[in-house]
Amino acid sequence: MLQNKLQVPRISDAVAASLERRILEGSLKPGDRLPPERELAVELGVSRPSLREAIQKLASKGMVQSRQGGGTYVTDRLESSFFDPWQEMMGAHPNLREDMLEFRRMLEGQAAEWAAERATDADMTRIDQTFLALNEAFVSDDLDNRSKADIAFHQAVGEASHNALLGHLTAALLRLMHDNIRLNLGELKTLPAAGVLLKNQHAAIHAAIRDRKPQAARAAAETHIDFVRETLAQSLRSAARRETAARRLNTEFSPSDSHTS
Amino acid sequence: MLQNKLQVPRISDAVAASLERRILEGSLKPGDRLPPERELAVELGVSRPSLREAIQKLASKGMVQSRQGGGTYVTDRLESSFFDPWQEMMGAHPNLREDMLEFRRMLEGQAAEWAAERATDADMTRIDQTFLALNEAFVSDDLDNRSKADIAFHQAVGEASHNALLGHLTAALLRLMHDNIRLNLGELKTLPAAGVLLKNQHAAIHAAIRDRKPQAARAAAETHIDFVRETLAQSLRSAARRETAARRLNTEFSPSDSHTS
DNA sequence: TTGGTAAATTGGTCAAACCAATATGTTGCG
DNA sequence: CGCAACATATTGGTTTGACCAATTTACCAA
Repeated sequence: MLQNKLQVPRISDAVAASLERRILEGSLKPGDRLPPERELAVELGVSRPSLREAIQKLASKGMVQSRQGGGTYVTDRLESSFFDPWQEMMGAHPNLREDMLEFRRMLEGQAAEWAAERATDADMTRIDQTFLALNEAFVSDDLDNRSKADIAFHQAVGEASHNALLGHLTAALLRLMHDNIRLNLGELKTLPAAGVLLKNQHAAIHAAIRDRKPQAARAAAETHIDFVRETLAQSLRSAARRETAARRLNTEFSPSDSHTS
Repeated sequence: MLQNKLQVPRISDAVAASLERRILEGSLKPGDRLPPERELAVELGVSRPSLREAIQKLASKGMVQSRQGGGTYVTDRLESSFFDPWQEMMGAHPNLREDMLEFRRMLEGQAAEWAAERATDADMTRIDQTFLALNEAFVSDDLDNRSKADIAFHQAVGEASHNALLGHLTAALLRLMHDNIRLNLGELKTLPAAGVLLKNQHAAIHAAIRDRKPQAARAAAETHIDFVRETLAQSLRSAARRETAARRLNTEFSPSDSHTS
């Protein structure tokens, strides 16, 4: 009924592909400036709006960046996050973060509950191992390792729930969130005392699963997420405060905005 | 020297973000058709070229798809990216179906609970509409319409939960399952009496949400899934029986087909 | 040399028009 | 009455031309 017919090729797509090819071939290197739109349009034999649509496509992929009056520059596409669709969503719509944490609360609570009910000996061993590794990683300051260990632990729990979707989704969401946090917030160093609390929470989850106490496991997992959620919110608030403070400092040179709070 | 300066906001970016938000919020659902560019441009108060640039951005992200003369339609890269791989899995490993139903039990239970708590008047209206449509569709024998109405109802509930992930996932899973069922099982005609039961279950969910009874809504949703799960299992068992019987008949003609390479 | 201002450059936006593919309604034939 | 063929309207695709705003560049004066 709908998009069954084959698509008519769009000029903007062809142009975008052409430019993309030039970038990938290396004839347009990162940092290079594209010819002015008017010139480039003539050179490519298309109208300026068509060229602009193509440029917007590339810009949305993060391959180029335009500045009014300045020009259009090729960016280093390795720096931009060209990952999951959700990844960009999270960046663009921070309110999704709250949705995701709420969702994770349900997900990990259920995973812990089922894991406590269903984990085999092999699952248990794996959970033990990842739990120990997590504790080790927490004493170091290597945030990358901490992330990996964290993901591994939760994934082990998720897989011990013996539900394929639950396992994959917990892992995927956790990975997504870690990437996103590291990306948007830089680090979580703002919470120095949180480490020991997190450790205790993980220990509670681990213990409840090992002792085959489903409800306790669910409660522990939910408490864990609640804590992460609250901590993250605080951290984001303080980051926002720092940013406004910095902005205030910058504008201090032009003394018109008095009445600071 | 280059992109340090802060960017001037582009209209096309704002428009793209606006449309993207509508899609994520669910007011523009996958398969929906956008208003014509000329209308939409007026509605948003921008020129058509600007709107087009925004649409191209979304198109390059795979969120919309345009056909000359046909219109612009919302795709859903989020759902497909999460579950395209799952589609094949389901075919290859039927035991995943059980996992999925178990997962859906949790998902839809939570969705119903939150919907009962959080649904706005608009959500309620939509749930009412889809519920009525579902009842109408059930009297007919058009299985495709029944599927669509079923999906629409559950999706309305999922979106009324006001959690983007939950909304998209319920819809995606339901769609996945319906495709899969229709694919693997042909039809569900094996359950003639199930119709009225399903109808009652949907009515229970609908009533609980309308009456703002979260726990009742969750229970009703879980009961619904339990019934579907049980019915489906029965239906599969009988199908398997038919198949073995048929196989037995077939092999009767050529006895001893064993070990040939 | 330094500083600022004017001009040129360049991306951003808009308007109007036309083309081409699609969708829709209508007519006429069987 | 049903259906196919055609005519019309709708809708995305493209172009032209113009103007605005931010940036860069050139130039001139102190």
